[in-house]
Amino acid sequence: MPKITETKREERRQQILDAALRCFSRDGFHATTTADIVRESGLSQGALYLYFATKDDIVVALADDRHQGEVFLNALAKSEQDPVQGLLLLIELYGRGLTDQRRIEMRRVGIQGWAEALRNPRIHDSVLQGFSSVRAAIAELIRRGQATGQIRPDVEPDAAARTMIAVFQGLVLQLAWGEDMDLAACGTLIRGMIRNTLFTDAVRAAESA
Amino acid sequence: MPKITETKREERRQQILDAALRCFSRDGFHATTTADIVRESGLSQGALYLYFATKDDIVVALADDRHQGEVFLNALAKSEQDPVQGLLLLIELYGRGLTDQRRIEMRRVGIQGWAEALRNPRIHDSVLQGFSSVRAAIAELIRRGQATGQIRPDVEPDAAARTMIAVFQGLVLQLAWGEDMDLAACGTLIRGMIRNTLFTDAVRAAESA
Amino acid sequence: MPKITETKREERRQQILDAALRCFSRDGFHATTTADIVRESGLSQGALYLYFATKDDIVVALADDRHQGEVFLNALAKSEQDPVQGLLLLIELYGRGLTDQRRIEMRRVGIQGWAEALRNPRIHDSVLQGFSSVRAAIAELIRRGQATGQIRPDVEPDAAARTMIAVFQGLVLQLAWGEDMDLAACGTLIRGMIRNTLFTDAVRAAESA
Amino acid sequence: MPKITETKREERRQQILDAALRCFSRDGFHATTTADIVRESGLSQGALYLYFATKDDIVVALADDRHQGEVFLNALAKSEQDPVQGLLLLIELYGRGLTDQRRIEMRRVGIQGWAEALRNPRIHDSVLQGFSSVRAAIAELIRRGQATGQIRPDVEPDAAARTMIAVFQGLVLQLAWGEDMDLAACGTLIRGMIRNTLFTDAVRAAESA
DNA sequence: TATGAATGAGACTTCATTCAT
DNA sequence: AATGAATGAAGTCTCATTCAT
Repeated sequence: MPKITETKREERRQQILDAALRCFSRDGFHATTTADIVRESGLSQGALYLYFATKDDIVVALADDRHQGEVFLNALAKSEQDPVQGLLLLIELYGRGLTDQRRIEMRRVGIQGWAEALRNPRIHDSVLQGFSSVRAAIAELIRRGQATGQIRPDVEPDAAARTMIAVFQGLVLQLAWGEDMDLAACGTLIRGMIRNTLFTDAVRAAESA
Repeated sequence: MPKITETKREERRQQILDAALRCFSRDGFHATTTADIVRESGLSQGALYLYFATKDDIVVALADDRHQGEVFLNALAKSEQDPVQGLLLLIELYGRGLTDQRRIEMRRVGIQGWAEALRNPRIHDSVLQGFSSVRAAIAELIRRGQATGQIRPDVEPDAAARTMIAVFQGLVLQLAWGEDMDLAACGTLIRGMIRNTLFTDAVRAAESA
Repeated sequence: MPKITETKREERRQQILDAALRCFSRDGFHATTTADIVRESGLSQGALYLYFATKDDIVVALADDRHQGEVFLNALAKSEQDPVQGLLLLIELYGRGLTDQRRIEMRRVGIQGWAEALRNPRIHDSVLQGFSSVRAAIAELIRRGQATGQIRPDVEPDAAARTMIAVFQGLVLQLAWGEDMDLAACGTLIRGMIRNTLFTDAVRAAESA
Repeated sequence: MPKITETKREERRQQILDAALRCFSRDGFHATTTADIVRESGLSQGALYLYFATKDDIVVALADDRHQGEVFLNALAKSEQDPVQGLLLLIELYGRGLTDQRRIEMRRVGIQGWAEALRNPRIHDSVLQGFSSVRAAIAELIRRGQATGQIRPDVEPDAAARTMIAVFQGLVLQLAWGEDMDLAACGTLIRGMIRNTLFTDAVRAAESA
């Protein structure tokens, strides 16, 4: 029976992860020292190791945490009765996420995770798991749309899902670089691309109406 | 007055960069030690510092090197008389580059450069310079296409350019992660998106013919 | 006024010492952490410090504990009327102790104490006190034997005592190393050496009879 | 081709081992820090790791070094034509070694090696190898002595060798503890024991003559 | 120019001990 | 008395960079 409650424990853990997120966002995984995280979190050097066995575990925990949001969005989209509306909802939500100022740090760390995934197997697994769940959710929506005749049958669901995600990945990257871009115009363009390329003429006609 | 010829010097420099590329691709910038590069290059520890003042300079030099190819592609696309053909050529060339097995290491290092650009100003400048030149080249083609009436006037050239690049960035990333994907299907989809969304009906009709 | 009885307190203390003995035997003093002892004893980290002020005190307490057995053996030997029989009894008892499987851990820790005594004054005092008491007991027996004419007068009691103890120290060491040795043969040899070198011809003749 | 000669390299290595010996003798293996060794050796922290991969390697190297002398003594004893003279020579040499003031530190470290051998397999192997070679050399001398009729046939060579070594181990220990002992008396006693117990009457008679 | 040994600051992690509950 | 979370000093080892040869 732990002396501190599970809630308190989770709170401390989050405190460390928050501090780490800020540090990693600013300096990157490797240039961030455990001392930095300690300083940022207000805990002691030793306390860090009561919650995470190694610095690497903190990185992995952050990568794993990122899935939570994605899982939620996927579930939301899948719950839509109409697959086409589900797709548009997903685009809408991810697009809105792009501009959320509170997630700047998460996105910056996410990008570092992409790079880290190339050489750190644990990060690779974590990042790929998140990616795959989104890809599968989108592909599933597309398949359902094809079944209902709303989405063109010649569209390859998996390739389309990957391509859609790719656009967002690229935009996340460009935004993180501090590029001053017209996100609204990009959004319009992307929605146009999806409509023009995935949806059948009947759906497009109905939408215009 | 250097005792070795400029040619010889450039040769050594390249030898170091080649070794660094292999190391960085395998282990990342930070996990690669100068000793690793020395071992991989066959030079001596001291020799490294005759050609690069710091390890960071090697990273920057590699980032700068990456532009060479992009500059060439952009020039090629711009030299096309017909902007629509120029755009399609660019897509074709970049798409082909995706599958070039000889550039696996460069792409892996490139992704690390994306992340590094978030915190290292010199890398940021280098990466952004390359990115901006491509973006400008594409936007310019789009503007020319709008002038000739081949590309829809409501398309925002810069946003479109960014979005097109974003797709490729995302695909590069997914490929580097080792994903087994149907690149041909992605290519078809992307070309379809471009045609459906950027080109005017007249151009699309002419193409179909 | 302590809330727990003195008996209970002593019980806990012994519980810690037992755990420490197992840990020290396995890993040595220095590689054993207080956390190891806590884990092995089933107590809590804080409880340890209710019974011992420092880790060092545990080591010292274990060293002190070792004397108990020796004190008993010495007393037993001294109580013998016949010094020669006392000597032989001592050899017999110590020799039997060598093969006692229940004391493997004590012997291993004892050897570590020998080394620790070289640098830790408290251990030095503890170990030396135990050693000296045995040495004095043996020397005393020898002196008594010389007084009765059973032991050769040219034997130096203290040197003989040290030498006898030395043999056992060496054998303890070799045994602890896991050496597979013929202890019976060693015993025969040692008894032979004692007889041949310490005892007068009269005693030897009497024994043979 | 190393820049520094093999001689110079060996010199530095020895410089570190000498410093380590002093530190280990004074503070023990575990209480000695690499910083201590660095300070004592006059080298830099990094230099240490050019010659030894880990602190543990230094400990092992010191343990291994100890064999050199033993190998020499064994060879010397074996080269004796007369096994009995060989045995007495060995006792003489080891006994003299006991009082060599220059080897105080080596003996102190050696004792720590005994303890360390109980838990560190590399040290165990190193220490046991040294021990075994001496034991084998003595047992071989005894066997040769039995073949020539100089040593009693009922003596178990291996047990006798172990017992002889045991005496020296115990005396080394007692000396290291700082005990003020009459080594000459011990020597006389030991020689007496060997003569009285191992040698046949013929040999003893010849010696007395 | 070229070598590679040397440097030393600093990183991660452990652990004896304390203290609020 | 008892708990176990918290502390922070200290230890081992790495590595970018320098410098004598």
